[in-house]
Amino acid sequence: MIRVNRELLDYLIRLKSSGYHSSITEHSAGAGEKILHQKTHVHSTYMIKEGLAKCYLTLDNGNDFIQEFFGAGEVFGEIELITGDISFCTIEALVPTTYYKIPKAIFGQLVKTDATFNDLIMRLLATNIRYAALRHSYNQTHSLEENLKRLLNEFPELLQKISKNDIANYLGISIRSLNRVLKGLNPKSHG
Amino acid sequence: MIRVNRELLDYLIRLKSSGYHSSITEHSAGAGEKILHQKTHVHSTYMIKEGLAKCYLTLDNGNDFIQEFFGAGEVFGEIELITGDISFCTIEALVPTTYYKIPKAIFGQLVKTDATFNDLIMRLLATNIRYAALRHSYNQTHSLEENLKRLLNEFPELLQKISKNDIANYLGISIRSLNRVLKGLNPKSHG
DNA sequence: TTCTGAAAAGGACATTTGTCCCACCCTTCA
DNA sequence: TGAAGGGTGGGACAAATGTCCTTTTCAGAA
Repeated sequence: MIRVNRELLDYLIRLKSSGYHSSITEHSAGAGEKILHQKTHVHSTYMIKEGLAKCYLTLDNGNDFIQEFFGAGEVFGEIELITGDISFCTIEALVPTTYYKIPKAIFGQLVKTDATFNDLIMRLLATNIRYAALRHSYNQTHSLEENLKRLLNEFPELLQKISKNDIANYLGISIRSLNRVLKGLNPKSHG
Repeated sequence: MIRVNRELLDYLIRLKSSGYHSSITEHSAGAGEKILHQKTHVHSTYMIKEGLAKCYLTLDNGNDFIQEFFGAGEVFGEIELITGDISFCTIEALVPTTYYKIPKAIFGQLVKTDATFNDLIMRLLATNIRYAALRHSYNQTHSLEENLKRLLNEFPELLQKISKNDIANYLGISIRSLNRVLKGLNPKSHG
């Protein structure tokens, strides 16, 4: 759900302060601002320093499907630099967010010459595959009510931090269904 | 759906014939035989040489969800070797299948010392993330009929090669729904 | 204050999907 | 031969989910 990766963030900060001061740059985005656009060429890998962003795909039928919410240390753009394809998702800040930007050349150089960085990226990719597989499997084989319970259990602050619309798009359901199930979970709450 | 990776298969075959003859071993599995069991420790990475296998997760509620069907060149077990976790899915041959087995130590050594191998594995992981993200997004945001049409369009030989049960578990639906939609797509076929 | 738009909440109805059940056709095996 | 089991196909009904629409709330702009 809201994922973080302190280890990688710490490593990047160390890199930046030791030889990559000018090549790894820091930026910021306001709430609602898109950091990376779907179906565009990608020239850098990014890492969230502070804040919250959603990573989502817009499908051919106009629906959005949210892959993940990114917190501190989460990386995006790395897939595209590795495969050479255009971006397959959009990254949009949900709150004022700061992030690091690693140009393609620097990223490629680090992957090739820095064994620790190479290993961290490889673990990142492997971890993401496992996480996504488990999430999607669970979502496909359980009822909406079970999925929502699991989510609220894992992130009790969910409803405070993320809009109903985004939660619905994360679960791949309509807002109406989400409201229905939420009411079912907590039928007596009047406010 | 049924994925293949000729490039990686060719590279592995070249490795085996040039110094890794005894460390990269060849094995076979009969139809229905499990090559890798979910929730067990993994000591090797595997690659399909010839045949067809399903990669699926068994959830806490007993449902199976099929992640992918693996054809020649597809790799599994690499995620577990990289993250150190136990396996999160089961690999089961659907037809008589042959595969290569790369022990953990050899895999780790190749990743560290063989830049080409490292790059191939990194591309493999990145490609798989992208592929899975697109697939799951499409499935979540489209109707069953659209999902099935897309699948049949991409793999016309689907119904001949894979059982209804497996197709249903791949789409995350019941067999009943699958039959209903299949009939809707082709109402006049009597056989 | 008043207006406006976005987010939230939910009623009513249609559609989709699941569950349960039964039947048919195979192949295998006793 | 006949019983058993797996895969397949589909009827009937229940449950889940989507669509459409209306209302409410609330924050910000005028």
